[in-house]
Amino acid sequence: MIKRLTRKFFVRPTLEVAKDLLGKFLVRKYKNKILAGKIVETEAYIGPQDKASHGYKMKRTKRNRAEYLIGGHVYIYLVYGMYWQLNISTEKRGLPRCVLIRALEPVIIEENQKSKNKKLTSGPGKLCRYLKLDKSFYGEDLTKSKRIWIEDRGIKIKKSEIVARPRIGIDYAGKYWANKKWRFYIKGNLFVSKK
DNA sequence: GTACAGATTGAG
DNA sequence: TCAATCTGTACT
Repeated sequence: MIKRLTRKFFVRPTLEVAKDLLGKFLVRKYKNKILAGKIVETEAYIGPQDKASHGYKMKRTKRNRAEYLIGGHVYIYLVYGMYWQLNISTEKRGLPRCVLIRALEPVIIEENQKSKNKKLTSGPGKLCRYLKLDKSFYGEDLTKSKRIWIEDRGIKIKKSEIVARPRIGIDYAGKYWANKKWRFYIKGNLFVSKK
């Protein structure tokens, strides 16, 4: 059973969406080919109270406006001048909340190639490069787009398989927010980003 | 206008 | 351990 995730899936509490995205498939159509990967690691950013969120205190800039869209839209931006970060907006319009996709497990894959493919998608910057994502996807609607969407292929991740840990690279937000366990990944999965 | 640092990565 | 290199923000 394969079905595309609808608006309803994304318009729910951000922490639930972040956990439920584990085991779903991110699908990208590129030059008539399908690139897909199972989502194995996510992080939740919950503005306006979350100090690590770009929408802290409802801050709005040209770059982060997509974070305020209703759940199911792409919020993609450049960090460190070279890497794209793929986020998906959540909840209702006007709230700066989103889920960062941190790692995928590529679908293609012969078993003996696993170690080689690992470095393709085991990090937020790498998976965007792998899926050929860039600014042209800014604000794309995942429930309607013909070139990127998310599918439920019937895989169910048990609660006992989900690990919750502090988010990565946000020490600037202070101990309180940096220690929140809003990073989720599938226990034991090889493609989860390192650290 | 200038200075600075960030939701990262890979090389040394 | 550090450089690569773009963008928003906080200054001058």
